[in-house]
Amino acid sequence: MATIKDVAARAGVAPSTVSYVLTGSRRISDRTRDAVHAAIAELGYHPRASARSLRGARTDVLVLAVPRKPGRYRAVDGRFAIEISDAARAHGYDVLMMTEPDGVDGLRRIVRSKLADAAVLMAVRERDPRIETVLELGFPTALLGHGDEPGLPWVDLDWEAAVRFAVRRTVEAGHRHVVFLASADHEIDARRGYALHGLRGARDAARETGADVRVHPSTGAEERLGGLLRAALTARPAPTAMVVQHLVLLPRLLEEVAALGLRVPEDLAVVLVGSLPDDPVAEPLPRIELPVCRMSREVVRLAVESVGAASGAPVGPGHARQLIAPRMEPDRPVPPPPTRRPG
Amino acid sequence: MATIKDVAARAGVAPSTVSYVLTGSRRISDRTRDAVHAAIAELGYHPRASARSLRGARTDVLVLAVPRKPGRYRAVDGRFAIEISDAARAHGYDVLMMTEPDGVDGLRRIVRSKLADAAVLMAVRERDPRIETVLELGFPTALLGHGDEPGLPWVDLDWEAAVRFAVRRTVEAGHRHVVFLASADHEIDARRGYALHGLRGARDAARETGADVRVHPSTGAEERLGGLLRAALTARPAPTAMVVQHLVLLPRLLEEVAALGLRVPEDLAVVLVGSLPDDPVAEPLPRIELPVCRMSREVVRLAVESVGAASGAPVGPGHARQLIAPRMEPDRPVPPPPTRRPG
DNA sequence: CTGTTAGCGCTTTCAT
DNA sequence: ATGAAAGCGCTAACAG
Repeated sequence: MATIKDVAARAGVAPSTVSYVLTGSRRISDRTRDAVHAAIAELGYHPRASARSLRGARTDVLVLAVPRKPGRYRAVDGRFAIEISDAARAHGYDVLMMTEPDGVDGLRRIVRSKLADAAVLMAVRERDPRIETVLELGFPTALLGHGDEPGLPWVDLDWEAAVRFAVRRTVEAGHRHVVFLASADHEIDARRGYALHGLRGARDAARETGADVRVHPSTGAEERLGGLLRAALTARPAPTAMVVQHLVLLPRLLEEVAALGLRVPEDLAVVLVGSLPDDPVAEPLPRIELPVCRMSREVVRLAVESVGAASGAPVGPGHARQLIAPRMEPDRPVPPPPTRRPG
Repeated sequence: MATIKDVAARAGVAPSTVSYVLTGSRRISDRTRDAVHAAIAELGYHPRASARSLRGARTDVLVLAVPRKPGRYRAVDGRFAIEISDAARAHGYDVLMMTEPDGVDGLRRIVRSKLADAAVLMAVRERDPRIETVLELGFPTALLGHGDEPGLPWVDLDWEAAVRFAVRRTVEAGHRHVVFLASADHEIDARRGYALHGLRGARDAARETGADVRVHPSTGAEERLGGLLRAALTARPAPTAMVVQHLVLLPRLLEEVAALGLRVPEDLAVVLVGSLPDDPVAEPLPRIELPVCRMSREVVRLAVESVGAASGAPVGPGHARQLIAPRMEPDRPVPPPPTRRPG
């Protein structure tokens, strides 16, 4: 395997000159540069990453902290992982996955072995222990999702506004009795930002609209979903709409609704908050999608900018927090409630 | 940041001794080892990955080649990515994602910069250009999926047997007219191994069982799915069962079936091949699941073993090919066809 | 059982 | 506009 010395010898220049041609950190005459490029092409030379990062300060790698409860897989995580990897390449970075169950240990290991220049933390929770870790290590980091932490740049869908918006649109469509199906219990217990913000949005919307908005906790246990839905949907006065943030079991949920004899949307309008783009289950329903691509691009940008900022001025808190405004898919308005009292 | 020299100084030994303690490649007295460990703990020392891999031959990183058509996301890819990352850690490896649209360029770049010790290629196709690339570069590689290539270890669900099995079980349940919905056209055009093997399985099953098995190409275009299904399900004599390998649009597919006035399973038995574990859409149906965890573990094992084998004996072709036998989920037998001729 | 030392391949002063 | 040389942090001969 060719090294920089081989290239130098072949081009009749010094190794340092080859390096300068590669990094562009010094002006080189056209003649020399051409000779070097020719030698590089002839030898099929490619600089070795480990030598670069041993010498320099950078690895051009981002570490992606994927949340991982063993045996539990969330579709959204895989999707973000791949989109983030894509986005990172656009900045010249590769992405290393960190899926250790204890994210703190995993991050420590990778940071301290200098395998990456910055981290992206997925599915951030309030009082997330990974945040303490990167702050303590002084490691450049951007967050996907946000809790209440200071000092780190983040990007998130404005879940509070999203749920508020979904509820408001539902009320505007004429619904007076609305069920809000919150994120799964275990997500709330884990203090995931999006789950907590969604809850707040529902409560705010109830106050703002004056409508009857019943906030229902949800469950990750498939077998309990049926009972939960029956209780929610058969309560009196009967709800005519359901705003759903708990999307993991959506297909099952729709089955249960059908089993209760309710047609969607004639008897019950179902509005989704935070569905994944191109999800065929979500597609026919009115919804606010999770802007996966945009969030991935933004969080990578923030992480990459933190790399530079780490050795210089701290990141300004202003533009480093991206709360993305929710947007209803325009082709799916919330259908009106059934007209029970004709005339 | 502490280096091996700092540790050595603090422990009152030579740097090499610290190295030997760390790598275990030389016997060290208990006293010395304890002193070194104490110094390591006090300084919070962690070896730098770039220095290690510059010096040694290994990076302890696997590169994962994720197939990526820009704008198209397959849920199975994200799932495998995360499971593979998990499995790799069990062998002491980290996983670097490679999502470049041109997998060949991306692999070249990563291999030649020595960022990884071995590759895992996802969603292998027949005559996959990435295979030629890793062979030409002499890079240790394991494949997820298989085409017709020689010389590289792989693991795959036996899709041919899986479809054959699903069809046979369907026929055994009493069905005489069965529709097989193949993978999407574009997957077949891309010569993905699983799509082609599935097709062969369907044809074999038709021959073996003597039943009327109608192989239907499928489509990735959501808007054409309805027409396709109508044609397939309203043909005479009417099919009473459908074996589905095209799962991306499964929810949509079930909606279309319902729209045709067919109840599942009373009017039409639906059997899935290759569904993802814990998919709530698939769960109520008889199915053969894709063993994601097992495949991930196996492909990582093969990749890791190739690292050693690269500098030594070639990988024996025997145990290096893992064709996983299909298994029906035991709790979901194929329901019988409707009894149209009572008596 | 431990220390000394060369060098992996690169970048970047310092020197011309 | 280019070279020479030091050294990033580590491992593995070689030498006691």
